[in-house]
Amino acid sequence: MPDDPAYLAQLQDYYARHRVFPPYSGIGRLVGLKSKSSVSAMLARLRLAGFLEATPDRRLKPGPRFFERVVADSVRAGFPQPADDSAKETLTLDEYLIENPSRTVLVRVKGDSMIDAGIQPGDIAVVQRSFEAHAGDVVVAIVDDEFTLKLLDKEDGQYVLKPANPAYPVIRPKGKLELFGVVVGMVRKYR
Amino acid sequence: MPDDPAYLAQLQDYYARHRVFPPYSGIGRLVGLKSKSSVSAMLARLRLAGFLEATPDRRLKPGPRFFERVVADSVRAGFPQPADDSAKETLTLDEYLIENPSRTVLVRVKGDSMIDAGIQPGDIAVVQRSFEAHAGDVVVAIVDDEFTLKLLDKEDGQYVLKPANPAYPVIRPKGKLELFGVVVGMVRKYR
DNA sequence: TTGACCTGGGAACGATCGTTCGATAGTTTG
DNA sequence: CAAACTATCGAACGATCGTTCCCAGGTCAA
Repeated sequence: MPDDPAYLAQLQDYYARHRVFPPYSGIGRLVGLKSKSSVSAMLARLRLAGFLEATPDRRLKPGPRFFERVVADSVRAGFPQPADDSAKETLTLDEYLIENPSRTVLVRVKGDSMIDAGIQPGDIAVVQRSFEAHAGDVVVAIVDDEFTLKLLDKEDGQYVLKPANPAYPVIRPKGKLELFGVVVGMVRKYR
Repeated sequence: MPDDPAYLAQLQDYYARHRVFPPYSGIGRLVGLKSKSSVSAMLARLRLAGFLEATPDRRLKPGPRFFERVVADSVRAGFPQPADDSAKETLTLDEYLIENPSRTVLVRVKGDSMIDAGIQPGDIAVVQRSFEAHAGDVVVAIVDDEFTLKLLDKEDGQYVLKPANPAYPVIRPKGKLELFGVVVGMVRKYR
């Protein structure tokens, strides 16, 4: 019985380390198959399942499902996906956060003016440009020639920029409010 | 005069599309070099510059500088890389956050016990299993058959789980502390 | 102008690749 | 129990790979 999930996991790890696939012989060594024909069969299976694809040059490349991750719910103590194929929610982080790649920019957060909104210095904000902003959105505005991350709100029909930190003042733009984009996601890396 | 930056940009584009490199002949077609020897020379230069490396199998792989990406800094008002859109989409968030795919699980956060650490309900924690935890890490522990997200700390040589919210009590495990994994990243989506 | 130097093209070569074809062992089906 | 199927192995094969060497054309300094 072939253990394709384990093979796939090995491949994913190797790819994460090197950003490239090894040759068939290397894959064999990696996953514990001694024959290239076994590797070939295994890869064909993964290809059918959508984990792998081929480039125009007929080279191996990661398929759409290659980067999927399992989302575990915090309520169940059942450990992650032993054989639980049924209610398995998967997603790739890219697709989850970035809907419009060409208009999406990452901005590293400076300062703690949004700390009460769970946005800390060093975090990376996923910013979508030319996106209609509404009151309640976190936005990247341009104030005094600098990017600034604030909560967009409305006071007396006038847009204002509110920090999420009592130590900072509310910004009431004099002229036109210049928006760079809307924050659609947030990413933080520990360690 | 060789136009290495342009060559590199082409390579990065191709890689962003396929997550894999073409063979030398394909690279030649891609960047406009008609001879594999020229390609070889060009790649050697890029290798020296740190954009490319070799795998243990002596295959081409992206080097540390290959994914260099202008993360817009909040200090400058100069808009991010207007002309050079090509090298922009190379770094994916998956690659940024997930180092070890087979041991990484996503866990959706429930409750506000970590709110002061900037972790809100609905956020998705990137959890790496079987990863040595130290005091100061945010960890996913198993308490009463449920996942729980807490800050790992040490009191009198004993590990304890501290919430980041004064409304919750510190958890001092009676027996052995059961850890599910260490939180290495955090993702949030707005709207 | 000459000659060293650099860059890209072309051809040849051995190494390595991925495919293919049986054979084998273990499991499932009838 | 026999037959069919599956997953693997091992060997052989042509295709393709990346390297290497040499040459053509251009540039720059002497």
